[in-house]
Amino acid sequence: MAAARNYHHGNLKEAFLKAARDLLERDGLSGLSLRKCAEKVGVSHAAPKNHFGNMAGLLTAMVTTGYAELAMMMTADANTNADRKRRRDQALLGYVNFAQANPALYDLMFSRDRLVQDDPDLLQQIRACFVILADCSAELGWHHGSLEDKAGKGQVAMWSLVHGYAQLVTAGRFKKDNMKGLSILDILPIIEQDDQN
Amino acid sequence: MAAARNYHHGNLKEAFLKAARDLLERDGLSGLSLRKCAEKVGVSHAAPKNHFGNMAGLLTAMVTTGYAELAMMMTADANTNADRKRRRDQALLGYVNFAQANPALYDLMFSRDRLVQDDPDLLQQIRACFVILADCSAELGWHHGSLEDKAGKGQVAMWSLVHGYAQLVTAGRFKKDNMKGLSILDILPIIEQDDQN
DNA sequence: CAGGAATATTGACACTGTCAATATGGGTAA
DNA sequence: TTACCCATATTGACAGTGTCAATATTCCTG
Repeated sequence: MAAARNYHHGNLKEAFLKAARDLLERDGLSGLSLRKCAEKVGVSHAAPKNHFGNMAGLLTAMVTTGYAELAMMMTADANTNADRKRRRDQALLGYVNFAQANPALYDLMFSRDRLVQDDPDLLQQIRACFVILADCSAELGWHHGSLEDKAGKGQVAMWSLVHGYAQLVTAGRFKKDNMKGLSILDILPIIEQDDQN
Repeated sequence: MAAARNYHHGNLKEAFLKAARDLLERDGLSGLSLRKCAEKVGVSHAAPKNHFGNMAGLLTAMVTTGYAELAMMMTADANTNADRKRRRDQALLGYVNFAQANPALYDLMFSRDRLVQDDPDLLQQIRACFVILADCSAELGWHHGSLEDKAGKGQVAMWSLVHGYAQLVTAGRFKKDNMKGLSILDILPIIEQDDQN
């Protein structure tokens, strides 16, 4: 029973997720196929059907784990005794680091194509990430508006800035000399107005 | 010669681009295929090869026209006698309007997959768009740093914010009550510090 | 009017996701 | 232990895909 590993692989689902992720980052989304994953894992071409249903199911599962990892990257040192501002900076750095370490997966995580958009697990992980980001924006100050209005603007600004920065960096859009060395923490003070209100 | 339109369609290249764009927005990138385009236009399945080479060529051509349209959306009222600040606001509104009107194409425009990234025409159109955006950021002020440093930060912040906002809006990520009514112009003042320097 | 160049078609090939039918083996109840 | 159910994996088939070589048609220029 130890050598005969033909049937009942054991943890085939996780093996598929790992193989798919390797192929995704190596060959891009267009170079990823169920059959290549199956061959890489060493099973037949229809094996993924039992675990993911179809290609959209596999991609959705990958993206869901991606959001979970993104949340972990943002909260890696949440338990340290650093002050709130420093923890917020570390969260944003973790966000960008995740995107740079997994550029193809990060792109897929914000695609409206090929994913099961209403998957409950996916929606939960997305919400968890955005709650963390909302906390990051909680200390920003602005000139006008009610508290709720300010919170909304802050969250929209924070998510837009960090997502846009992460995607443009991984896409290689910041290549000019006066840009390519700027980290998200260099940009963040621009939307932070600590001398107001 | 008027009725016999079998060979030498005349403007098959543009007909392909239009058909491909319709299919892209209707069925998503995964629902777009060369053969569907050919059928829609009414030619054989290998006809695209003469005009685009392969699928990447077609997608690159589509994206290139997308950047050209994006630039037009941003400079639609560049010749009006409105002041600079108002023209800048209109440019940013045009940017977001383009993304919302062409969400699938907009996503593709920022993909590192399936495109000919070093296509000269594509690079030129991208540069033209980012020059316009750099102009938009030219009036922003910041606390510290040299002029060049400030310009770099401003451009990175401006591109990140508007791109992130556009993509998150089209992806439907801003759905909470205190967010979904916020336009890019509501968010922009956050990175604009007109009381400094 | 001849012939080359541009453009379009046809047929083929390997590869893809998906599905139905079948095979295997683990776990459980008798 | 034994019999059986069910989760899991395989096989084979099918339509659809991009791509290419070979061929056909038409335009245009000399």
